Amino acid sequence: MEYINSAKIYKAMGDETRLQIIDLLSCEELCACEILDYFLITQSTLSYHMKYLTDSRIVLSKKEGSWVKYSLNKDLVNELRAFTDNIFDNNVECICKQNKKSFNCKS
Amino acid sequence: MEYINSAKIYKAMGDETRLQIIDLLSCEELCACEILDYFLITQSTLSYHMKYLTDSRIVLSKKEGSWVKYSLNKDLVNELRAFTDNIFDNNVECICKQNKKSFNCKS
DNA sequence: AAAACATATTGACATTTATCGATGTGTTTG
DNA sequence: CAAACACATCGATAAATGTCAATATGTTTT
Repeated sequence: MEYINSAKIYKAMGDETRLQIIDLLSCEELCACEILDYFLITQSTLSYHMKYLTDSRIVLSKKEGSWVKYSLNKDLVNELRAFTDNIFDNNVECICKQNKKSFNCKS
Repeated sequence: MEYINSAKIYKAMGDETRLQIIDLLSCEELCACEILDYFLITQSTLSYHMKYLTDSRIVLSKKEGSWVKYSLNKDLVNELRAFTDNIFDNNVECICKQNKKSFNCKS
């Protein structure tokens, strides 16, 4: 996993509502209207959050008739866990072992 | 840890530059000017990011003479790890076991 | 076919974010 | 003390975010 991908996932997790949605989906696959039952937000706001989550790929969606079933992307969760461990622990792959001034190079 | 606190930390981690700063700090305590050496951003932008990180408490700072030494808050990292495991895994504490319409209650 | 349901999209809006240059504040060094 | 250094803050700005009401689209039910 790259910094850019994981940053996108963390960003998706950086909102209380979306974090709670992930928590719900870790237990079972749910459709949007079931998720909506847990929150005091409008349907359009939920739709916005679900798109944000699926764009980051941490949540998967599949259409079933009139419903859209959302589920947690367990494979990506495991990749993220591994990446997070690397970030938080002192390890040989850390960017501090690379050359300086090498990040965010716009040229 | 509460949803609100962890969401704040994830939000802080939801930016590529800040994620790389965390990676650097997982190896060693650094002052701002040392961190700056790794990036092509201005000093004021770095200062903004360091404030964002310390506000979330994932990074700690202490003044040493003219320098400010930044370090990773390892205790909070461990709390976050535990919280993240709870979020991602099906567990009895999940909010799906609670009453519906109980989140984001504005009243 | 019409009504009801599930979800997405659009337009609007206030707020937050990321970024910079310029400036301010405190510390160290010549 | 004056200059240099380390860092924070301010003002400005463009872009992204989170939210809603209204509307559109597709599916199911009657």
